Amino acid sequence: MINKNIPVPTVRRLANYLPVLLQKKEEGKRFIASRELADELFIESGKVRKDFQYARIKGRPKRGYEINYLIREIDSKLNWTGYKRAVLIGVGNLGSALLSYENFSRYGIQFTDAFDIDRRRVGMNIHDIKVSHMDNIEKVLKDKKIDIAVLTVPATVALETAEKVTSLGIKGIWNFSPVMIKSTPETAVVSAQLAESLAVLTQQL
Amino acid sequence: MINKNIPVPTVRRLANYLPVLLQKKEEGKRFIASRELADELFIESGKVRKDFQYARIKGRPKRGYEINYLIREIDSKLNWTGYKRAVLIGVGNLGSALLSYENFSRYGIQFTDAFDIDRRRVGMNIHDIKVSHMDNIEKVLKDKKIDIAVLTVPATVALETAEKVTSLGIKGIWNFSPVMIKSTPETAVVSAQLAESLAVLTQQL
DNA sequence: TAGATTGTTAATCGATTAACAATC
DNA sequence: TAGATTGTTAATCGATTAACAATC
Repeated sequence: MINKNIPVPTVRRLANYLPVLLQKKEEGKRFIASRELADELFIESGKVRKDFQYARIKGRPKRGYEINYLIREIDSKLNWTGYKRAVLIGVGNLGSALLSYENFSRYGIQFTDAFDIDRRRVGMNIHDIKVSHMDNIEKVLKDKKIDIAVLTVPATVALETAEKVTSLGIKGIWNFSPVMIKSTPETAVVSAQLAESLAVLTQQL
Repeated sequence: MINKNIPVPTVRRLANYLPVLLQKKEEGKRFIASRELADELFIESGKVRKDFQYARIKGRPKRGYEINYLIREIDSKLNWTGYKRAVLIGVGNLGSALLSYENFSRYGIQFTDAFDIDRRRVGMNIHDIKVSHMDNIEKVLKDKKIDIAVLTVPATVALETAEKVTSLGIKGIWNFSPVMIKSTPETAVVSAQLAESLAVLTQQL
Protein backbone atom coordinates (compact mmCIF):
# COMPACT_ATOMS: atom_id res chain seq x y z
CA MET A 1 0.00 0.00 0.00
CA ILE A 2 2.63 2.49 1.08
CA ASN A 3 4.44 2.83 -2.20
CA LYS A 4 2.28 1.10 -4.75
CA ASN A 5 1.08 2.63 -7.97
CA ILE A 6 -2.46 3.87 -8.17
CA PRO A 7 -4.57 1.18 -9.92
CA VAL A 8 -5.79 2.17 -13.37
CA PRO A 9 -9.51 1.85 -12.47
CA THR A 10 -8.87 4.27 -9.63
CA VAL A 11 -7.11 6.74 -11.94
CA ARG A 12 -10.11 6.66 -14.26
CA ARG A 13 -12.50 7.32 -11.39
CA LEU A 14 -10.36 10.16 -10.05
CA ALA A 15 -10.94 11.85 -13.41
CA ASN A 16 -14.67 11.34 -12.97
CA TYR A 17 -14.78 12.76 -9.45
CA LEU A 18 -13.46 16.09 -10.62
CA PRO A 19 -16.50 17.46 -12.50
CA VAL A 20 -18.66 16.63 -9.50
CA LEU A 21 -16.28 18.39 -7.13
CA LEU A 22 -16.08 21.48 -9.34
CA GLN A 23 -19.85 21.58 -9.44
CA LYS A 24 -20.20 21.21 -5.65
CA LYS A 25 -17.61 23.92 -5.16
CA GLU A 26 -19.59 26.12 -7.51
CA GLU A 27 -22.60 25.55 -5.28
CA GLY A 28 -20.61 26.84 -2.34
CA LYS A 29 -20.03 23.56 -0.53
CA ARG A 30 -16.77 23.13 1.39
CA PHE A 31 -16.87 19.46 2.40
CA ILE A 32 -18.18 16.35 0.75
CA ALA A 33 -18.68 12.88 2.22
CA SER A 34 -17.62 9.75 0.37
CA ARG A 35 -21.26 8.76 0.30
CA GLU A 36 -22.37 11.90 -1.48
CA LEU A 37 -19.60 11.67 -4.07
CA ALA A 38 -20.35 8.00 -4.61
CA ASP A 39 -24.02 8.69 -5.23
CA GLU A 40 -23.17 11.05 -8.07
CA LEU A 41 -21.25 8.30 -9.86
CA PHE A 42 -23.63 5.48 -8.92
CA ILE A 43 -20.93 3.59 -7.07
CA GLU A 44 -20.48 2.56 -3.42
CA SER A 45 -18.99 4.92 -0.84
CA GLY A 46 -16.40 2.33 0.16
CA LYS A 47 -14.99 2.43 -3.33
CA VAL A 48 -14.53 6.19 -3.08
CA ARG A 49 -12.68 5.84 0.23
CA LYS A 50 -10.56 3.03 -1.20
CA ASP A 51 -9.68 5.18 -4.21
CA PHE A 52 -8.60 7.96 -1.88
CA GLN A 53 -6.58 5.50 0.15
CA TYR A 54 -4.76 4.41 -3.03
CA ALA A 55 -4.20 8.05 -3.97
CA ARG A 56 -3.18 8.92 -0.39
CA ILE A 57 -5.88 11.53 -0.04
CA LYS A 58 -7.09 12.20 3.51
CA GLY A 59 -10.48 13.13 4.86
CA ARG A 60 -11.81 13.96 8.29
CA PRO A 61 -14.15 11.62 10.16
CA LYS A 62 -17.55 13.18 10.52
CA ARG A 63 -16.76 16.04 8.10
CA GLY A 64 -15.82 14.29 4.93
CA TYR A 65 -13.24 15.56 2.44
CA GLU A 66 -12.47 19.23 1.94
CA ILE A 67 -13.46 19.97 -1.63
CA ASN A 68 -10.69 22.40 -2.51
CA TYR A 69 -8.04 20.08 -1.10
CA LEU A 70 -9.60 17.16 -2.95
CA ILE A 71 -9.52 19.00 -6.26
CA ARG A 72 -5.90 20.02 -5.76
CA GLU A 73 -4.87 16.50 -4.79
CA ILE A 74 -6.61 14.84 -7.73
CA ASP A 75 -5.16 17.37 -10.16
CA SER A 76 -1.78 16.68 -8.65
CA LYS A 77 -2.01 12.87 -8.84
CA LEU A 78 -3.18 13.06 -12.45
CA ASN A 79 -0.49 15.58 -13.34
CA TRP A 80 -3.13 18.09 -14.27
CA THR A 81 -1.42 20.99 -12.57
CA GLY A 82 0.52 23.32 -14.80
CA TYR A 83 0.34 22.60 -18.50
CA LYS A 84 1.55 19.82 -20.68
CA ARG A 85 2.24 21.08 -24.17
CA ALA A 86 0.65 18.98 -26.86
CA VAL A 87 0.48 18.74 -30.63
CA LEU A 88 -2.26 17.13 -32.63
CA ILE A 89 -1.53 15.12 -35.74
CA GLY A 90 -4.23 14.54 -38.34
CA VAL A 91 -6.72 17.36 -38.67
CA GLY A 92 -9.78 15.45 -39.84
CA ASN A 93 -13.20 15.64 -38.25
CA LEU A 94 -12.19 14.20 -34.94
CA GLY A 95 -8.89 16.06 -34.85
CA SER A 96 -10.57 19.41 -35.50
CA ALA A 97 -13.12 18.69 -32.81
CA LEU A 98 -10.44 17.90 -30.26
CA LEU A 99 -8.54 21.09 -31.13
CA SER A 100 -11.71 23.04 -30.42
CA TYR A 101 -12.60 21.17 -27.25
CA GLU A 102 -12.29 23.83 -24.54
CA ASN A 103 -12.46 21.30 -21.71
CA PHE A 104 -8.98 20.00 -22.36
CA SER A 105 -7.43 23.05 -20.83
CA ARG A 106 -9.03 21.93 -17.58
CA TYR A 107 -7.21 18.62 -17.98
CA GLY A 108 -3.84 20.27 -18.11
CA ILE A 109 -3.07 19.98 -21.79
CA GLN A 110 -2.57 22.83 -24.17
CA PHE A 111 -2.29 22.47 -27.91
CA THR A 112 0.50 24.51 -29.45
CA ASP A 113 0.46 23.15 -33.01
CA ALA A 114 -1.37 20.80 -35.32
CA PHE A 115 -0.03 18.85 -38.28
CA ASP A 116 -1.37 17.23 -41.41
CA ILE A 117 -0.09 16.17 -44.81
CA ASP A 118 -3.09 17.42 -46.76
CA ARG A 119 -2.16 20.69 -48.50
CA ARG A 120 -5.77 21.86 -48.18
CA ARG A 121 -5.53 21.73 -44.41
CA VAL A 122 -2.01 23.06 -44.02
CA GLY A 123 -2.13 26.77 -43.26
CA MET A 124 -5.57 26.67 -41.69
CA ASN A 125 -6.22 27.95 -38.21
CA ILE A 126 -8.48 25.89 -36.03
CA HIS A 127 -9.48 27.41 -32.74
CA ASP A 128 -6.37 29.60 -33.04
CA ILE A 129 -4.04 26.68 -33.59
CA LYS A 130 -2.04 26.71 -36.76
CA VAL A 131 -2.01 23.62 -38.95
CA SER A 132 1.47 22.94 -40.35
CA HIS A 133 2.76 20.31 -42.72
CA MET A 134 4.12 17.15 -41.11
CA ASP A 135 7.51 17.99 -42.60
CA ASN A 136 7.86 20.65 -39.93
CA ILE A 137 7.07 18.50 -36.91
CA GLU A 138 10.67 17.71 -36.05
CA LYS A 139 11.53 21.36 -35.68
CA VAL A 140 8.44 22.13 -33.58
CA LEU A 141 8.93 19.21 -31.22
CA LYS A 142 12.54 20.19 -30.69
CA ASP A 143 12.02 23.95 -30.34
CA LYS A 144 8.97 23.98 -28.11
CA LYS A 145 9.08 21.50 -25.29
CA ILE A 146 6.22 19.24 -26.38
CA ASP A 147 5.15 16.47 -24.00
CA ILE A 148 2.22 14.85 -25.73
CA ALA A 149 1.22 13.95 -29.29
CA VAL A 150 -2.46 13.36 -29.96
CA LEU A 151 -2.85 10.97 -32.88
CA THR A 152 -5.97 11.43 -34.98
CA VAL A 153 -4.53 10.08 -38.21
CA PRO A 154 -5.96 7.30 -40.40
CA ALA A 155 -5.16 3.74 -39.32
CA THR A 156 -2.88 3.22 -42.30
CA VAL A 157 -0.31 5.75 -41.11
CA ALA A 158 -0.82 5.48 -37.34
CA LEU A 159 2.15 3.22 -36.67
CA GLU A 160 4.67 5.17 -38.70
CA THR A 161 3.45 8.44 -37.21
CA ALA A 162 3.85 7.01 -33.71
CA GLU A 163 7.36 5.81 -34.53
CA LYS A 164 8.22 9.22 -35.88
CA VAL A 165 7.19 11.15 -32.77
CA THR A 166 8.71 8.49 -30.53
CA SER A 167 12.05 8.86 -32.31
CA LEU A 168 11.74 12.61 -31.79
CA GLY A 169 11.52 12.02 -28.05
CA ILE A 170 7.86 12.62 -27.27
CA LYS A 171 6.88 11.49 -23.76
CA GLY A 172 3.24 10.51 -24.27
CA ILE A 173 0.98 9.51 -27.14
CA TRP A 174 -2.80 9.74 -26.94
CA ASN A 175 -3.88 7.45 -29.74
CA PHE A 176 -7.31 7.78 -31.34
CA SER A 177 -6.60 5.48 -34.28
CA PRO A 178 -7.93 1.91 -34.21
CA VAL A 179 -4.39 0.56 -34.50
CA MET A 180 -2.68 -0.39 -31.25
CA ILE A 181 0.64 1.20 -30.47
CA LYS A 182 3.12 -0.21 -28.00
CA SER A 183 4.19 1.70 -24.92
CA THR A 184 7.92 1.86 -24.32
CA PRO A 185 9.86 2.93 -21.24
CA GLU A 186 10.48 6.27 -22.98
CA THR A 187 7.06 6.88 -24.48
CA ALA A 188 3.75 6.10 -22.76
CA VAL A 189 0.87 5.31 -25.11
CA VAL A 190 -2.78 5.30 -24.18
CA SER A 191 -5.42 4.49 -26.75
CA ALA A 192 -8.85 6.10 -26.69
CA GLN A 193 -10.94 3.64 -28.66
CA LEU A 194 -14.43 4.99 -29.23
CA ALA A 195 -15.38 1.60 -30.62
CA GLU A 196 -14.69 0.01 -27.24
CA SER A 197 -17.35 1.87 -25.34
CA LEU A 198 -19.78 1.63 -28.24
CA ALA A 199 -19.25 -2.13 -28.16
CA VAL A 200 -20.09 -2.23 -24.47
CA LEU A 201 -23.30 -0.34 -25.21
CA THR A 202 -24.52 -2.27 -28.25
CA GLN A 203 -23.60 -5.60 -26.73
CA GLN A 204 -26.14 -4.94 -23.97
CA LEU A 205 -28.99 -4.06 -26.30
CA MET B 1 -19.08 -20.71 -18.42
CA ILE B 2 -21.90 -22.14 -20.47
CA ASN B 3 -24.37 -19.36 -20.06
CA LYS B 4 -22.44 -16.53 -18.52
CA ASN B 5 -22.30 -13.03 -19.88
CA ILE B 6 -19.23 -11.96 -21.77
CA PRO B 7 -16.99 -9.98 -19.38
CA VAL B 8 -16.72 -6.27 -20.19
CA PRO B 9 -12.93 -6.36 -20.72
CA THR B 10 -13.51 -9.11 -23.28
CA VAL B 11 -16.20 -7.07 -25.06
CA ARG B 12 -13.76 -4.17 -25.33
CA ARG B 13 -11.06 -6.37 -26.78
CA LEU B 14 -13.46 -7.97 -29.27
CA ALA B 15 -13.95 -4.45 -30.65
CA ASN B 16 -10.18 -4.11 -30.96
CA TYR B 17 -9.69 -7.40 -32.75
CA LEU B 18 -11.94 -6.31 -35.62
CA PRO B 19 -9.71 -3.73 -37.34
CA VAL B 20 -6.84 -6.23 -37.30
CA LEU B 21 -9.04 -8.94 -38.81
CA LEU B 22 -10.35 -6.64 -41.52
CA GLN B 23 -6.79 -5.70 -42.37
CA LYS B 24 -5.62 -9.32 -42.52
CA LYS B 25 -8.60 -10.19 -44.69
CA GLU B 26 -7.67 -7.32 -46.97
CA GLU B 27 -4.22 -8.87 -47.26
CA GLY B 28 -5.80 -12.08 -48.48
CA LYS B 29 -5.29 -14.19 -45.36
CA ARG B 30 -7.92 -16.81 -44.50
CA PHE B 31 -6.81 -18.00 -41.05
CA ILE B 32 -5.20 -16.32 -38.09
CA ALA B 33 -3.66 -17.87 -34.98
CA SER B 34 -4.34 -16.52 -31.50
CA ARG B 35 -0.67 -15.71 -31.27
CA GLU B 36 -0.65 -13.53 -34.36
CA LEU B 37 -3.76 -11.64 -33.28
CA ALA B 38 -2.35 -11.21 -29.79
CA ASP B 39 0.89 -9.74 -31.12
CA GLU B 40 -1.03 -7.00 -32.92
CA LEU B 41 -2.60 -5.88 -29.66
CA PHE B 42 0.46 -6.46 -27.51
CA ILE B 43 -1.30 -8.99 -25.34
CA GLU B 44 -0.77 -12.71 -24.66
CA SER B 45 -2.21 -15.38 -26.94
CA GLY B 46 -3.89 -17.11 -24.03
CA LYS B 47 -5.97 -14.02 -23.43
CA VAL B 48 -7.19 -14.10 -27.02
CA ARG B 49 -8.22 -17.75 -26.70
CA LYS B 50 -9.90 -17.02 -23.39
CA ASP B 51 -11.83 -14.15 -24.96
CA PHE B 52 -13.00 -16.46 -27.72
CA GLN B 53 -13.98 -19.04 -25.14
CA TYR B 54 -16.10 -16.43 -23.34
CA ALA B 55 -17.64 -15.40 -26.68
CA ARG B 56 -18.08 -19.06 -27.71
CA ILE B 57 -16.02 -18.62 -30.85
CA LYS B 58 -14.30 -21.74 -32.15
CA GLY B 59 -11.00 -22.25 -33.90
CA ARG B 60 -9.21 -25.22 -35.37
CA PRO B 61 -6.09 -26.69 -33.78
CA LYS B 62 -3.12 -26.16 -36.03
CA ARG B 63 -4.98 -23.79 -38.37
CA GLY B 64 -6.14 -21.03 -36.09
CA TYR B 65 -9.39 -19.11 -36.53
CA GLU B 66 -11.04 -18.55 -39.88
CA ILE B 67 -10.99 -14.80 -40.40
CA ASN B 68 -14.35 -14.40 -42.12
CA TYR B 69 -16.07 -16.49 -39.49
CA LEU B 70 -14.32 -14.56 -36.74
CA ILE B 71 -15.46 -11.22 -38.14
CA ARG B 72 -19.04 -12.45 -38.46
CA GLU B 73 -19.05 -13.87 -34.95
CA ILE B 74 -17.62 -10.74 -33.34
CA ASP B 75 -20.05 -8.51 -35.23
CA SER B 76 -22.81 -10.78 -34.06
CA LYS B 77 -21.79 -10.81 -30.38
CA LEU B 78 -21.43 -7.02 -30.39
CA ASN B 79 -24.72 -6.58 -32.19
CA TRP B 80 -22.95 -4.92 -35.07
CA THR B 81 -24.88 -6.74 -37.73
CA GLY B 82 -27.68 -4.83 -39.39
CA TYR B 83 -28.10 -1.26 -38.27
CA LYS B 84 -29.07 0.43 -35.08
CA ARG B 85 -30.72 3.74 -35.76
CA ALA B 86 -29.28 6.58 -33.73
CA VAL B 87 -29.83 10.25 -33.10
CA LEU B 88 -27.24 12.69 -31.85
CA ILE B 89 -28.14 15.42 -29.39
CA GLY B 90 -25.93 18.49 -29.08
CA VAL B 91 -24.26 19.56 -32.31
CA GLY B 92 -21.15 21.25 -30.91
CA ASN B 93 -17.62 20.46 -31.98
CA LEU B 94 -17.59 16.92 -30.74
CA GLY B 95 -21.14 16.23 -31.90
CA SER B 96 -20.41 17.46 -35.41
CA ALA B 97 -17.27 15.36 -35.55
CA LEU B 98 -19.14 12.24 -34.52
CA LEU B 99 -21.83 12.88 -37.14
CA SER B 100 -19.09 13.02 -39.76
CA TYR B 101 -17.19 10.00 -38.49
CA GLU B 102 -17.53 7.49 -41.33
CA ASN B 103 -16.24 4.59 -39.23
CA PHE B 104 -19.42 4.38 -37.18
CA SER B 105 -21.26 2.74 -40.02
CA ARG B 106 -18.83 -0.14 -39.61
CA TYR B 107 -19.92 -0.36 -35.98
CA GLY B 108 -23.53 -0.86 -36.89
CA ILE B 109 -24.93 2.52 -36.03
CA GLN B 110 -26.52 4.91 -38.43
CA PHE B 111 -27.45 8.47 -37.58
CA THR B 112 -30.87 9.49 -38.84
CA ASP B 113 -31.26 12.86 -37.13
CA ALA B 114 -29.46 15.36 -34.95
CA PHE B 115 -30.90 17.81 -32.44
CA ASP B 116 -29.88 21.03 -30.78
CA ILE B 117 -31.56 24.00 -29.11
CA ASP B 118 -29.35 26.62 -30.70
CA ARG B 119 -31.31 28.34 -33.50
CA ARG B 120 -28.09 28.91 -35.41
CA ARG B 121 -27.52 25.18 -35.67
CA VAL B 122 -31.09 24.11 -36.29
CA GLY B 123 -31.65 23.63 -40.03
CA MET B 124 -28.02 22.87 -40.79
CA ASN B 125 -26.99 19.73 -42.57
CA ILE B 126 -23.94 17.96 -41.25
CA HIS B 127 -22.66 15.10 -43.32
CA ASP B 128 -26.17 14.83 -44.78
CA ILE B 129 -27.84 14.65 -41.40
CA LYS B 130 -30.42 17.30 -40.68
CA VAL B 131 -30.19 19.22 -37.41
CA SER B 132 -33.64 19.77 -35.88
CA HIS B 133 -34.77 21.61 -32.80
CA MET B 134 -35.06 19.54 -29.63
CA ASP B 135 -38.77 20.29 -29.60
CA ASN B 136 -39.15 17.78 -32.42
CA ILE B 137 -37.32 14.90 -30.82
CA GLU B 138 -40.41 13.20 -29.43
CA LYS B 139 -41.96 12.88 -32.85
CA VAL B 140 -38.77 11.59 -34.47
CA LEU B 141 -38.10 8.98 -31.78
CA LYS B 142 -41.66 7.74 -32.08
CA ASP B 143 -41.93 7.76 -35.88
CA LYS B 144 -38.59 6.26 -36.79
CA LYS B 145 -37.57 3.33 -34.66
CA ILE B 146 -34.56 4.88 -32.91
CA ASP B 147 -32.45 2.62 -30.71
CA ILE B 148 -29.62 4.84 -29.52
CA ALA B 149 -29.19 8.46 -28.44
CA VAL B 150 -25.68 9.89 -28.53
CA LEU B 151 -25.38 12.66 -25.95
CA THR B 152 -22.92 15.41 -26.79
CA VAL B 153 -24.65 18.14 -24.82
CA PRO B 154 -23.09 20.40 -22.15
CA ALA B 155 -22.86 18.92 -18.65
CA THR B 156 -25.52 21.30 -17.35
CA VAL B 157 -28.29 19.73 -19.44
CA ALA B 158 -26.99 16.17 -19.70
CA LEU B 159 -29.19 14.71 -16.99
CA GLU B 160 -32.45 16.27 -18.13
CA THR B 161 -31.69 15.30 -21.73
CA ALA B 162 -31.06 11.71 -20.66
CA GLU B 163 -34.30 11.66 -18.69
CA LYS B 164 -36.16 13.01 -21.68
CA VAL B 165 -34.97 10.35 -24.12
CA THR B 166 -35.40 7.66 -21.48
CA SER B 167 -39.00 8.67 -20.97
CA LEU B 168 -39.44 8.49 -24.72
CA GLY B 169 -38.36 4.86 -24.62
CA ILE B 170 -34.84 4.94 -26.03
CA LYS B 171 -32.94 1.67 -25.53
CA GLY B 172 -29.37 2.91 -25.26
CA ILE B 173 -27.54 6.12 -24.42
CA TRP B 174 -23.96 6.78 -25.42
CA ASN B 175 -22.98 9.57 -23.09
CA PHE B 176 -20.10 11.91 -23.92
CA SER B 177 -20.86 14.46 -21.21
CA PRO B 178 -18.80 14.44 -18.01
CA VAL B 179 -21.92 13.84 -15.94
CA MET B 180 -22.69 10.24 -15.05
CA ILE B 181 -26.06 8.86 -16.02
CA LYS B 182 -27.61 5.81 -14.43
CA SER B 183 -28.45 2.71 -16.42
CA THR B 184 -31.91 1.32 -15.88
CA PRO B 185 -33.38 -2.03 -16.88
CA GLU B 186 -35.06 -0.23 -19.80
CA THR B 187 -32.23 2.02 -20.93
CA ALA B 188 -28.56 1.02 -21.04
CA VAL B 189 -26.12 3.89 -20.58
CA VAL B 190 -22.44 3.79 -21.41
CA SER B 191 -20.25 6.81 -20.87
CA ALA B 192 -17.33 7.61 -23.13
CA GLN B 193 -15.20 9.79 -20.91
CA LEU B 194 -12.28 11.21 -22.86
CA ALA B 195 -10.90 12.54 -19.60
CA GLU B 196 -10.53 9.00 -18.29
CA SER B 197 -8.02 7.86 -20.85
CA LEU B 198 -6.24 11.20 -20.78
CA ALA B 199 -5.89 10.76 -17.01
CA VAL B 200 -4.32 7.33 -17.50
CA LEU B 201 -1.81 8.89 -19.89
CA THR B 202 -0.85 12.00 -17.93
CA GLN B 203 -0.69 10.08 -14.66
CA GLN B 204 2.16 8.03 -16.12
CA LEU B 205 4.21 10.98 -17.31
C1' DT C 1 -20.55 12.49 24.77
C1' DA C 2 -22.94 10.15 20.89
C1' DG C 3 -22.95 9.44 16.41
C1' DA C 4 -21.39 10.07 11.84
C1' DT C 5 -17.87 9.24 8.76
C1' DT C 6 -13.20 8.01 7.71
C1' DG C 7 -9.59 4.56 7.25
C1' DT C 8 -8.25 -0.06 7.09
C1' DT C 9 -8.31 -5.04 7.30
C1' DA C 10 -10.00 -9.23 5.66
C1' DA C 11 -13.07 -11.75 2.54
C1' DT C 12 -14.77 -12.12 -1.92
C1' DC C 13 -15.05 -11.97 -6.66
C1' DG C 14 -13.69 -12.11 -11.22
C1' DA C 15 -10.23 -11.47 -14.71
C1' DT C 16 -5.69 -12.87 -16.07
C1' DT C 17 -2.07 -16.04 -16.51
C1' DA C 18 0.17 -20.55 -16.61
C1' DA C 19 0.24 -24.95 -18.03
C1' DC C 20 -0.95 -28.74 -20.50
C1' DA C 21 -4.21 -32.13 -22.47
C1' DA C 22 -6.92 -32.50 -26.66
C1' DT C 23 -6.98 -32.19 -31.46
C1' DC C 24 -6.20 -31.90 -36.23
C1' DT D 1 2.88 -39.40 -37.66
C1' DA D 2 4.88 -35.26 -35.40
C1' DG D 3 4.13 -30.93 -34.17
C1' DA D 4 1.56 -26.77 -33.91
C1' DT D 5 -2.25 -24.64 -32.05
C1' DT D 6 -6.69 -24.76 -29.78
C1' DG D 7 -9.43 -25.33 -25.66
C1' DT D 8 -9.72 -25.79 -20.88
C1' DT D 9 -8.53 -26.33 -16.06
C1' DA D 10 -6.32 -24.66 -12.13
C1' DA D 11 -3.46 -21.10 -9.93
C1' DT D 12 -2.67 -16.43 -9.40
C1' DC D 13 -3.38 -11.77 -9.06
C1' DG D 14 -5.58 -7.63 -8.13
C1' DA D 15 -9.72 -4.95 -7.65
C1' DT D 16 -14.02 -4.73 -5.21
C1' DT D 17 -16.85 -5.34 -1.35
C1' DA D 18 -18.01 -6.03 3.51
C1' DA D 19 -17.37 -4.97 7.95
C1' DC D 20 -15.89 -2.56 11.69
C1' DA D 21 -12.41 -0.16 14.57
C1' DA D 22 -10.59 4.47 14.85
C1' DT D 23 -11.54 9.16 15.07
C1' DC D 24 -13.31 13.63 15.51
